[in-house]
Amino acid sequence: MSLRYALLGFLTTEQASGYRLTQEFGESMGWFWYASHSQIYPELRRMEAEGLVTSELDGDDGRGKRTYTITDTGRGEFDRWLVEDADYPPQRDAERIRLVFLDQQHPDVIAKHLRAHRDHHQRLLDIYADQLEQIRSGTFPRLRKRLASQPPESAELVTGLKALALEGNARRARTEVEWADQGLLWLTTCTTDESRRH
Amino acid sequence: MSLRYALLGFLTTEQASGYRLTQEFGESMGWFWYASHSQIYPELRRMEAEGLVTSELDGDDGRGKRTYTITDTGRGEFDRWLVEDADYPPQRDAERIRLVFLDQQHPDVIAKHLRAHRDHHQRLLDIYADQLEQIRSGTFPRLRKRLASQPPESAELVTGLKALALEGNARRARTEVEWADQGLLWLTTCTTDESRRH
DNA sequence: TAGGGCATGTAATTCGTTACATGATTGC
DNA sequence: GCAATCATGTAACGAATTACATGCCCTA
Repeated sequence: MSLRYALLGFLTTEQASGYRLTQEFGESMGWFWYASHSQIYPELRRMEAEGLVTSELDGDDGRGKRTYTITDTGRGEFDRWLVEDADYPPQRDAERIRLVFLDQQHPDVIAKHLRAHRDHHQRLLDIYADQLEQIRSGTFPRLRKRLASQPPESAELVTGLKALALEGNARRARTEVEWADQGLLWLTTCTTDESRRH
Repeated sequence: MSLRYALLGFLTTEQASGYRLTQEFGESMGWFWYASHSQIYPELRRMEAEGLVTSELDGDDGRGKRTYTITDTGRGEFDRWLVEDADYPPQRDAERIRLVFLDQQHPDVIAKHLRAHRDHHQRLLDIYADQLEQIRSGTFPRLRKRLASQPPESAELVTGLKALALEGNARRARTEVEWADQGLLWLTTCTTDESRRH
C-alpha cells in the first residue's frame, strides 16, 4: 500500500497528473520511493474508484491530460496512515549474498564489485549533497510549493523534516562508500600478505 | 532471481533440506536475504527441474525430509552469477515518505516514529555485533562449515568476507541509529524554540 | 518528415506475503 | 494425551518489472 500513500502525500501539496507524478517518482520523490508509470496510472484509477482522489480532464479535448486532486476522504486516510506504526520490511541485498560467496573467486572480481558499489553510492551521495544544498538555500521548487501550501508556523518543521530525510539518504550513501573503501583496503593488505607468504 | 542464487550459495557449502534452508533464511542468511518457506519449497522444485540441484528422500519412509544437493550445472550457473555486474534496485522506504509529510502532525508523533526507528536498528545492531564477535572468535557454526568445505589457502578470504558483509550491516544499523538520534535532538531544539516564541 | 517529449494506458510475468492445510515425531 | 517442533506443501493475492501499444504536439 506504500505507493498509494506516497501518491496521496504528494497530492497533499499540489494536484498533479499521472505523467507529472511519474516524473517526480522517477526523480526527487524517487530517492525515497521509486515507481514507474505502469504502476502509477492504474493505482490512481483505483484510488479514484475508492474516493481518495478525484480527476478531471484538462482542456476541451476528450482525451489527454488528467489532473488528480486529493479528496477529504483521501486526506483523512493519509493522516490515519501518518500516525500508524511502521513495519520494517525484511532485508534483501543481493550484493551481500554475492560478497559472502565470492571467496573462491579471484580478488580482482571482489575488487570490481566493491569499486562498483562505492561508485554507485558516491554518485547517489553527490546527488543528495546537491539536493540538500537546494533545500537549505530554499531553491528547491517542491519545498517552496510545500511551504506555500502549509500554515506558516510549520515552516521550520517542513524544511527541517525534508532536510532530515535527505540527510538520512546522504548518511546511508556515505556509509556505503566508506564501507566499500574499507573493504578494498582490507582486500589489498590481505592479498599482499598472501603473495608475500609464497 | 536472487533467491535462487542465495539458495545455490548456501548449497555450495553444504547440502540441506527445505526446512533447514527456511530456518537459515529466517535467521543468519536472513540478515542478507530473507525468504519464507512458501517461497523456498517451490523454488527448490523449480531448480531441480532445471538441473541446478538434485534431491533425495532421507530415511526409508516415502514421505518426509528431502535433502537438496547442488549439481555441477548449479555450481557453474552460480559462478557465472558471482562475476556478473550488480544491478542496484530502486529505493523504496515507506518511513521516509512518512517523515517528509509528517510536518502537520504533532511533534510527539514525529518523535514516536524516530524513536521506533532508532530502537529497531539498535536491536539489529546488537545482533550484528554479537554475530561479528562469533565470526571473529571462530565460534560461528556456518563459518566453520564453510572453512571446512573450501581450500585452506582461502581461509582468510572466507572469514574476511563474511566479517566484511556483517560489518556492512552493522554500519548501516549504526548509521540509522545515529541519524534518528540526530533527528530527535533537532526536534527537541526546534519545538523548544517554537514554544519560547509564544 | 522524423525524432523527441508529452501523455496515457494494458498485458504478461515474476516476486513476495499471508493464509490455509497436513502429517510425523518428540518431550513433558 | 497435548503441545511444540519438524517437515512439506498449495492457493490467493498484491506489488513490481518489462514489454507492448497508441496518439498528440513541437521543432530541427
